[in-house]
Amino acid sequence: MRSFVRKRHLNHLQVSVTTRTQYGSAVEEATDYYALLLRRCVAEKSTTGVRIIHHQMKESGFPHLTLSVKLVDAYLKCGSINEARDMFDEMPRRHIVTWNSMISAYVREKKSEEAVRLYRRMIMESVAADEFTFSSLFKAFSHLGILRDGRAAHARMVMLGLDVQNAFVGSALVDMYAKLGRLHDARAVVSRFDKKDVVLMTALIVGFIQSGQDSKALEVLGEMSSHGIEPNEVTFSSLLIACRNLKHFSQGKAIHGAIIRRGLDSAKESRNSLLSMYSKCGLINDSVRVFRTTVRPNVVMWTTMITGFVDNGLHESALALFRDMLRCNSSPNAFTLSMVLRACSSLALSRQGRQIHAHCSKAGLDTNQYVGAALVDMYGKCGCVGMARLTFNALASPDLVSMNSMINGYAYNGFGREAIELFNRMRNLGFTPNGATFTSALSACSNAGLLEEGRRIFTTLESSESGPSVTHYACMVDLLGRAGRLEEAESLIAQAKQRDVVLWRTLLSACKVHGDAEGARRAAHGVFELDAGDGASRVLLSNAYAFARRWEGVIEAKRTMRGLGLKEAAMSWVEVGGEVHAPEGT
DNA sequence: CTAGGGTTAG
Repeated sequence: MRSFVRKRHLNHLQVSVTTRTQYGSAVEEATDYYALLLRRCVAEKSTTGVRIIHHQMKESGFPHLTLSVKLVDAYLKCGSINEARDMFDEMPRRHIVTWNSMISAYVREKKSEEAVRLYRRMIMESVAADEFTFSSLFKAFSHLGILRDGRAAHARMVMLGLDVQNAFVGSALVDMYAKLGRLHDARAVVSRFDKKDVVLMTALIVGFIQSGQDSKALEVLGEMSSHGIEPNEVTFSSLLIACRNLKHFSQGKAIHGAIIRRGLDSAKESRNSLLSMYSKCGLINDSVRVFRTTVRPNVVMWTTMITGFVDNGLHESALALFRDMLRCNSSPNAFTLSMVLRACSSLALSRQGRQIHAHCSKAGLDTNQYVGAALVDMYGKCGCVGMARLTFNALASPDLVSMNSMINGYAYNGFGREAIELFNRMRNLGFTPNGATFTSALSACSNAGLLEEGRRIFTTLESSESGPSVTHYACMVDLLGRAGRLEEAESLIAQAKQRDVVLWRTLLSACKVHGDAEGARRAAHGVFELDAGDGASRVLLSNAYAFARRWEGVIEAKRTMRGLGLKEAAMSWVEVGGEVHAPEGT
């Protein structure tokens, strides 16, 4: 075994170190030996090896500071952050590098609070932080979303007289300010920088994208060329994301060209951005072309392509590609599975959905928050409420989206009471319903005829932060309409701030159901006023007049149609009280 | 011996 070989080496080494130190010489040489072995442990990711060296160093009474630094680093590189920390805490004296190693490791491991805690301890123990410390620290504040402390750290760094032109510090600062939404400060850092480089500028681009200012991100490209800074594959990849968000495919194609010209098109990440850009712009064939020319697609690339098919309504292709992916022995991740499940939802394919559920369980991802929600949604849309419930109950800590999926699953399948029950329980658990939640809850009331419950929910919605959207008004009009509260529904439409034909159409069908001819005529007018150019809305109007048996109105409507050259519409048959009549003048 | 920007999802 490898570890046996290593142990023998170490025993041999121990002898040599103790004898040599006995003579009071060659300490440095011993350090070099240890360092050599540590490098080997790191290469093999052997925490055990590091532990043995750590132990022997202590046994041999050989507490060398440089070696301690290397040991902590070796623990970290083997992924044993806790053991590194134990050693860190035991050390009587600590080199600044060790502080920095620990802090950066915590940031890497997304344990930024601990990184900040160590920074505070540095201040308390009067240890002078350096540029390395701050470049990690800014990232920590950006993760934690604490602007105040990030700013304070920035000030402190300047106060300590550290190099503000350090490239690493600069990009970390830009990144921090940008990710905390302070694009103005990020800009200021960039403009104060004497030797701007590609990373600094890319950080700014990414910052703009993440705060939703995609066109500003694209403008940075011009700024770069005026400073003579060459974009690289990371820059291009980010710019493509901006193009995708803006659905600016001509710009995206131009960037694709630039990537090819510079020979940067083999980078997986820029290919993924490229693929995603084309898909989101509806250019699925271009996506497929990029995908097909990729030698060994990684999971992300498979997933992006599958997502592209789903986004473009090609659900069967998405499922077929998923099968290809499995055939190529590529393991789907949570992103892949939630996307494939969405394809099943759209196609209402419960058999395939169940098979994919098995994949999720096999990968241990069936309780992942994205996958879990997608599973609940899939079962709901496939009409398997029982399975939806089982999957939902299996989630350790259901989040808002999975609850929405469950509520929607109930509503969709006519379990109004259960939907409302979950809606109420969710609020008691302290969740704030979002727009989707209200839509599901209101449609549940509508399907189950729960008028009063729906009214209560709508009142809650009105006092919520975002307020009711058109969809919510439509649900409510539907609910009131089905309950025969036609006048109330009509006044609700008047009350809605947004004008939308959907509202009038919903009212119109309710009026027809309840035989309210005058109401139907007014609703048809509502549609007509918002959609006057549309021949179909004129037909609707003439039908509504016919329904109300106001023939002069029908004739008037038909005449206007003819006048507008809408021959087909004018000649269309008229629906009167469910019966169809020949058009005027035939 | 420690530090910077990027890919897919509800």
